[in-house]
Amino acid sequence: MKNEDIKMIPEPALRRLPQYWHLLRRLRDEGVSEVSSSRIAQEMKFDPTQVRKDIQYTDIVGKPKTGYDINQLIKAIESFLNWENFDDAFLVGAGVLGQAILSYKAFKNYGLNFVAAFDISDDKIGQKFFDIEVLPLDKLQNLAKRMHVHVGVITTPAQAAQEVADIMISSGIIAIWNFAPVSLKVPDDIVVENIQFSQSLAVLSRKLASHKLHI
Amino acid sequence: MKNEDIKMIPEPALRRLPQYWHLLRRLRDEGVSEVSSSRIAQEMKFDPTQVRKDIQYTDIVGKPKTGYDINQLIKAIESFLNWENFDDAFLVGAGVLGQAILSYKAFKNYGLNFVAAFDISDDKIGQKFFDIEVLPLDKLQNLAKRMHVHVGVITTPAQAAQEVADIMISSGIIAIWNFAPVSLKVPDDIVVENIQFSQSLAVLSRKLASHKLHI
DNA sequence: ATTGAATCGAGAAATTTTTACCGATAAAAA
DNA sequence: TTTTTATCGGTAAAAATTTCTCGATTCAAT
Repeated sequence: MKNEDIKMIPEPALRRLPQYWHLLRRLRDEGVSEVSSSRIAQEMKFDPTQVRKDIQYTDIVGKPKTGYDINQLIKAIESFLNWENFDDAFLVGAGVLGQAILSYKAFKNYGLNFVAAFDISDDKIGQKFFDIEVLPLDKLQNLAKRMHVHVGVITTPAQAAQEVADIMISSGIIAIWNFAPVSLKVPDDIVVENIQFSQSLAVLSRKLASHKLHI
Repeated sequence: MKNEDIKMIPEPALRRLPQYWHLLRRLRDEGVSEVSSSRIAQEMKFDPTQVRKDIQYTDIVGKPKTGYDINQLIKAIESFLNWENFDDAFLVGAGVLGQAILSYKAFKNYGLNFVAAFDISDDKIGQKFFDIEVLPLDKLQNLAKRMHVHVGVITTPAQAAQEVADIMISSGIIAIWNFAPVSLKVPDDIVVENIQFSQSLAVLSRKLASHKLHI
């Protein structure tokens, strides 16, 4: 049961699309109305052909000599990433990181709509962070089912993450965005995306170590 | 002036190493003392050969039948990632995200040591978050030079990021970890690593959209 | 001591991703 | 109107990354 219906895209290309999107929004704010792959490539230090290829996944067509209509392109990326359709989401782990996520208004742009947060600590329960109320974790299951929430974000410490994932899955959540540094064990039909600071930091560390040798 | 001295590693492999590291630490805590590539692969749903290849970059050797000594392997990864040598770092942007970063004790494991935070807002300046004092941004330049800080973390809003980067660079900072959704313009000899939530979220969105078609 | 099972590590093959090339085309300039 | 310039998009080549194959090695069981 592979994905035959949805256009496949290499993950590296997929990760570049949001970067284009941010750039395009900025350019649009600056009054730009058409943009070429070369322009984008130059701004981001990418290869122009690569930019064109990435853009082609969104099914938009450009014009020779001028490039792409910037509004069209922004919309095409949003549509490709499914950022037009909102997903309600629960967040578990209302610590500082969880609060940072809840505070980040831009998720609205990305089609993610937080409807509640959960925690096990009495310090947190009952508080409101950025208009989102923190509820006791044991309320998650009922609420997820009642509200048909299918997306969960885990911002707990590592030790708690697997248990939280299990609860989420048993509550009907099918997509998990995991900030905890663990590789969650989930059934095949559950979607997980990990975002771990240590991965990115490893890249920085190595670049820096390599750089230091060449001063 | 390419990197001939330092062993090159594909970035995807580099990003997997911290994941192994987290798993290994957990296994060690559970009493495991030797671990095979197949075991690691199984836990993380990777390919065993891939795990072996990744591990080979750290120059550690395993034994047939049993695999790798877990302590040796953990140390080898830390050493490869240069997580043994501490880098002092400044953080700019003491908002909720910045605070979340400052609160994250695990960075000590990753060789990152925050020594000060900076902001332009009077609300923030003078406060202390998790033992790190928030100073006015215009103090950054002098302090960076005086303290020989070479790593900067940007957790400001997007609009401020480029300006902050410029200040950092003029202050002698050579490595920037950028959480703002902009592609910074920096000289060739400055190291930048971007970590953007929207990239990871794009992957989740697409997986989810694709998943929904196959229920 | 011999056999069997599991794994490493080296090299080769397959796959994926990036980059190069080039004809066609739209806009601007002559 | 004709020429020049810049860019798209399709195809092909190159490079990077993952996966496969297999002999050699270690440990455990017989």
